[in-house]
Amino acid sequence: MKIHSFKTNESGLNRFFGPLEAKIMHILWNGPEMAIKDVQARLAKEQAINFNTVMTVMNRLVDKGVLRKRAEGRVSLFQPTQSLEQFLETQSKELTNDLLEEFGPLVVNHMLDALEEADPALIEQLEQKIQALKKER
Amino acid sequence: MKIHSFKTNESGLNRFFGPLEAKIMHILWNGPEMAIKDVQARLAKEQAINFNTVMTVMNRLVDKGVLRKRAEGRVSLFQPTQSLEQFLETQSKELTNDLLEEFGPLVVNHMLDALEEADPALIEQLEQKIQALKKER
DNA sequence: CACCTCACACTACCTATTGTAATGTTCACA
DNA sequence: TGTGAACATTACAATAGGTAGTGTGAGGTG
Repeated sequence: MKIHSFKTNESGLNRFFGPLEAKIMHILWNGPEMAIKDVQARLAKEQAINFNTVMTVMNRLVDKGVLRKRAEGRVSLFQPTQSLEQFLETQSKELTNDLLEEFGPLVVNHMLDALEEADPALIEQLEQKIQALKKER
Repeated sequence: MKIHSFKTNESGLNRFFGPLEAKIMHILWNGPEMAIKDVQARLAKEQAINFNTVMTVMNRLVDKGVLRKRAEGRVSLFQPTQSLEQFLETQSKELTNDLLEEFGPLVVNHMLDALEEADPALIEQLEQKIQALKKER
């Protein structure tokens, strides 16, 4: 199993995960290796939640390859397989490739349109990269 | 209802639609306004398919806003609300905005990395746009 | 006028994904 | 040796999408 959909009507981690999954990933990315009950405790601060619910979802995240499970005596400790940075890097790269593959030149224009209104610094950065690219040839 | 997910493990229209939905949209985008039985006839060339199945899915596409339904006497005629070009334009724009919103500078680099290996013409195009942008300022 | 057919509506079931949680099992330790 | 904590197993609800049976209504034809 893997992540195979990017939700356009959500934001942040919810674009890649269900709401509970996203909360769990958020916790694991902002803390050390944890046992289920630790995660449950964090979640319970906002809203009471059943231990088994957390366990089921965490095991599904293991199946998806985004969490790693390690037995430490009786308890299982969980940890993301990638850092948040790596994860976003991977996802944005995949999405970007998919987009270019699917839409080619179209996205380049959108990209610039968006940049135009957004961030002058990004445009500068873009130009630098282009110059660098041209020199290589 | 609307389209709210982009599938990374599919390609073409299947990135936005289910497999049957995608086939139906493909048919409607490559032909004139059609009745259900017309669409069914096209689909049946490859694989027998129930009339009601086609009807249900087409009505769901109307609910999603991608098809328009028009009564012509007893029969309903269906037609995409947008041309394929418009649809792809809309979708790629939304995705591009989402991506920039979510990942900012990260995607700019991916974009260039991808372009580097892919298409020199796109880079040229990009540079033109940047030059145009700079002059405006 | 009666009836039959066809297009459509309504409803339901199946699979997959995600959230939820009860029940069952195992094993360390008190 | 019995209890509890942690895990496994199982299952149910909701939503999306594919599939299809049954119901309804309106028109044409005998």
